[in-house]
Formats: sequence, structure tokens, C-alpha cells
Amino acid sequence: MQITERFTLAIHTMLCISYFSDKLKVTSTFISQSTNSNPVVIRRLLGQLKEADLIEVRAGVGGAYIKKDLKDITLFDIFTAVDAVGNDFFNFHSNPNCQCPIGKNIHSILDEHLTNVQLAMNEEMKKTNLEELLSETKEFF
Amino acid sequence: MQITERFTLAIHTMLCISYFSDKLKVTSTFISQSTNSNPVVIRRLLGQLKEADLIEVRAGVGGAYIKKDLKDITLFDIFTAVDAVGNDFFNFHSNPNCQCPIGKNIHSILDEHLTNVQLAMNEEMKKTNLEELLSETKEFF
DNA sequence: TGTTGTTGTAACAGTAATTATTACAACGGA
DNA sequence: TCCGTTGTAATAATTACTGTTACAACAACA
Repeated sequence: MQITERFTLAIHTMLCISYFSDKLKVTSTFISQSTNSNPVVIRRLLGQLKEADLIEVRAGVGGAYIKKDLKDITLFDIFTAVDAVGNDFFNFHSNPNCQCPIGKNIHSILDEHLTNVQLAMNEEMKKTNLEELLSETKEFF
Repeated sequence: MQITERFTLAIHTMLCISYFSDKLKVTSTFISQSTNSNPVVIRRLLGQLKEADLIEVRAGVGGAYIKKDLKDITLFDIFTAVDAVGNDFFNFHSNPNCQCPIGKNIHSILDEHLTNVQLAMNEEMKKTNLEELLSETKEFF
């Protein structure tokens, strides 16, 4: 059980746009070459990131641009944009036996604990923003 | 992108064993009826929980038993047993372009942050143990 | 010792999600 | 009008997950 490649692909995409968009036109083909992925896959990803209001994509002329202050875009925003699961991060088996004391109460017992796990993950993702990631990139470069 | 049903199924299974194993023989068929699942699916799950040394399963005669103090079994132990992904919870795209400053450094940039997210999730899971879940069950019952 | 109920496991099918790919209409500048 | 690009539909290949049938191995017990 893994989080899809889409997530790291989207972070990579956002970093490409952040790093390059003032120097050159960042197209889906350009990003697909940096990520070693497929232009159509990237375009779908760009659509999701645009939908979440994180970027602007110029139809026709081409190119993607960040729409917010880099400080205000966190890993959580990107995760939510491309891998949204809402409140259902944990997948429940359906119709547990309501004749059984465990089956009858399994949601009452578990829901809160599982929600807390999801929230802990979200909070940790919120701690990392794009500005920070970009400055780390420049240290390596 | 969701965590598999296996996880909540395994928690349900552990609770059934905890709650019933001193009163009756908890077989894969019994658990499959409480969870509304399939006996073979449960037997595979029991195999993983046994492998993780959380339970004992009696071949031949039948029945499953908890092998540790309930306080010492957390959601994290169960998750690790049935949904193990090791350190690779986040799935990376392969062969990013090493000619690109982002592609070349994407792992150096991201690995630590993603590991922290996974650790935060793990730590939250460790906060809930079976004893606690069982006593909540009894409140409802 | 044979019967019984159970576990362990292989094999297979159906479903769903993911990623890659081709194709093409629509768009916007030059 | 031409060109490169986006947006999107359609399809295929792969993989993971869940359900199911089948059966050998096992352990107690009559």
C-alpha cells in the first residue's frame, strides 16, 4: 500500500515551475523530460494543480506559473490537489455484522483514532513549504 | 489513494480475538462472519499477524489467540504486520533526469521531508493500543 | 484408526487504480 | 494561416486487491 507516484511527481512539477518559469517556458513536455514521465500524465497533473488554484497554465501559448507565494504552498496543498481522499484515507470493510459487539461498534471504536492518524500526517505535510524546498535545491546545485 | 481495507480488517480481527478467545474458539470462519468478509482472506491476514508474532494460530484444532499484553499491541504494530511498506510509503517516479537540477536532486530534497511524514503517521498510530480499543468496545456494548 | 473441523496455501477470476500512449480539437501568438 | 501547446477522450498494460474454489496437512477425539 503506497501513496501514488503522482504525489512526488506533482512536487517535482511544482519545483520545476518554481525554479524555471522566470527563465523559460515550462511546458508539459519540459516537465516530462525532467521527471522522466509522459507529457499527457503531466498535463493531467497540471490540471489538478490548477484546479486547486496553485498554478496558472496558459492554454495555446503554453507554460505554467505559480499562483501564490511559495511560502504559502505546502506539501499538504499539493497532496490534497493530486491525491485527494477527503476523510477516507483509511478504507473500511463494508457491512460488518451488527449482531456482533465488535462488528456493530467498529466505526464508533475506530473512526476517531484513524482520523487522528490522518490529521497527524496532514500536519506534518504542512510543515514543509515550496520556498524551503527550493532553497534546498539551490544548495545542492 | 487509500490504505487498504486489510488494515481495518486486521484491527477488527484482533479485537474479535481479544474479546472472544476466552469464551469460544475464534476461527477464520467466525471472524469472516463478524467482518462480513471471506474466510480465506482472514486466514491470510491471520498468517501475517502470526508472522509479526502478535497472535498464535492453532493449526488443525483451530482458533487464534493474542500472544502479548494488549497494552503492548498498537495500531502501528497491526499496520506494519499487514500493510508493510517499509520505508517506501511514498512512491517515487523512477529515473528522474539527472541533467536537470531538480531531477538530479529530487531525492536529496524530498526524502527527509517524506520520511518525517511517515514517522508522524507511525507515532500517531503508536498512541492507540488494543487494551484501549477493547475497553471502548465494552463501553458501547 | 477413521472422522471431523480447521488451517495453510495455491490457483484463478473479477474489479479497480495507476501509468503510458495515441489522437485530435481548441487555443493563442507570430 | 501556421505553429506549438493545452485539454481531453479513448485505450492498453500493469499491478494490487478482494473473493472464491479446491485440497493437502494437521490435531483432537470417538
